[in-house]
Amino acid sequence: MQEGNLIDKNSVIPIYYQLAKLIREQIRRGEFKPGEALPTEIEIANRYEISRMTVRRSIAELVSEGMVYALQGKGTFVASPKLDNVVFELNNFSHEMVQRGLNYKTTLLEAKIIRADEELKAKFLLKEGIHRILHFRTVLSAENERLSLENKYIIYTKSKPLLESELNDPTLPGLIATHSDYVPVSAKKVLKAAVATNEEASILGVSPGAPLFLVETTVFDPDLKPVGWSKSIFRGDRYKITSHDGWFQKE
Amino acid sequence: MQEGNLIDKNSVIPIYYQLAKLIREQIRRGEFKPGEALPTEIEIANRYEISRMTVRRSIAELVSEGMVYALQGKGTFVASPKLDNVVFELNNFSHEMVQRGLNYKTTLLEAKIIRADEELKAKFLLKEGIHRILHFRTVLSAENERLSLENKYIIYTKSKPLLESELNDPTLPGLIATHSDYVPVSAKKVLKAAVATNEEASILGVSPGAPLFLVETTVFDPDLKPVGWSKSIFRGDRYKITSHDGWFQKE
DNA sequence: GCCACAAAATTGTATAGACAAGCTTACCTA
DNA sequence: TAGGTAAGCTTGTCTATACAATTTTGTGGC
Repeated sequence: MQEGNLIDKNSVIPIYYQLAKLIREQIRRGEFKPGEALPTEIEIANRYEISRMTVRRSIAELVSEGMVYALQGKGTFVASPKLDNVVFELNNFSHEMVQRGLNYKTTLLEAKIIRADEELKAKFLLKEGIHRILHFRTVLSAENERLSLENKYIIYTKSKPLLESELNDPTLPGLIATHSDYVPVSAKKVLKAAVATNEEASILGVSPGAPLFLVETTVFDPDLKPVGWSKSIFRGDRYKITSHDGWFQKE
Repeated sequence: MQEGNLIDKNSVIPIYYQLAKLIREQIRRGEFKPGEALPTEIEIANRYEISRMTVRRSIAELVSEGMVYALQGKGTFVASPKLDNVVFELNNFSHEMVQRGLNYKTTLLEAKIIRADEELKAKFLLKEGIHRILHFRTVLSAENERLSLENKYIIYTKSKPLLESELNDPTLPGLIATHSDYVPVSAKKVLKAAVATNEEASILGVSPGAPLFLVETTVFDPDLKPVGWSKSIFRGDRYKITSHDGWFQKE
């Protein structure tokens, strides 16, 4: 009945944290839509019987996440999750998607067992002979826009059926843990600049020759044996990499 | 010698902002060194005769900037400058060239003073009016092969002649220190994928549409005012970025 | 000396209140 | 009617206080 129940004032979890999470979920569920104003700080404080300063702390979290913005004298508003002009951090894709309240999904294009060719044998340091490789091909998209194309390869040593979750969102370490006898513990990534081939362009919905990031990931087991490999491309107009050097004076 | 004078409680500038700036400068000057503890919140509050909550707000700013970190029950400590990461490697490629015993050189294409256009005014947060910008355009090459093209822009406030060393190998912080009244202390880099324009292709000796890395660097003074900016391109067939990481060790 | 426990120190969370700053609305006056 | 002003919302800043959570320090007993 009372929404106040959603905040547990006696929990070890701080109230401001609970409230931030609550509002985040409400925005994600569409209870507050982009451009709309949140209830005023005083309203929220009264509703949950907490102090205005605590409400402000929660909202400050959401502001720093870019989920809402506050205008003095007017109110606090839900930020627009439009994809236009948004460029994602390459490493925190899903994290950022959640923060921005965007819908994203992975689409499975292909999942099949193939025989290792010479290139794959070289990648996995396999001896001559027949080796089975599990190949996944997925597309990552957000708000109905395709953003990246991923090809994952792992050494297939366990004949287990594919899991439902793997069809939705396969991860390289997850696939290795499930379908091979190896244990993934570390990874090496190589990032290159590339341009879209005709096939890649048509899959991602960009022009042939458009800029791309190409990321090759190799996953190793504890003995540094390569047990998984992926080659993914990311739309250059949707991804960027940022870094911040120290504030200090070098000497 | 009252340090309290450094905070103007009647200024329109918020106290927490003044204090954050003050501590930032003290850290930069080395009055508080990495690993050392700041004075306790209560000490700072007493020293400047402000409330502890206001001190906490200032420190929260510095924490979010990654400059300090707080440990409950222990204190607040100056963080060590983080030497991230991939872009750093890319930028120090010339250094790597030396290590590999390769001949490399920078060639100055242009060095001139221009009037800030709208884009540069926006980058440097300049008000309307006339602002002089010093523009350097250089090419980095190794073994007679051109590898990257750099455009550097700084706010030109000192009319000093160019130094010999600057013509050979200008660096953004160096140019700022010599030709402006600002002190460069930190930098933010953004890396994108791009393709070569006709002009860029002819300068670098690649085909138009060839893959490139594009690196935009913004250099800040202690107040986080942008005082230098560069836009550089690197041949995609000559550069790559590698990293090791453990994304599956996270819980 | 060493351990156990208490006390102190320090950051973390939460509250209530006061006033400032910016925006909107309504009302009053010319 | 038009314009200006005042009132009143809403967010922004700041204070003073209280207590919790965590670490360090000190003390007493053995």
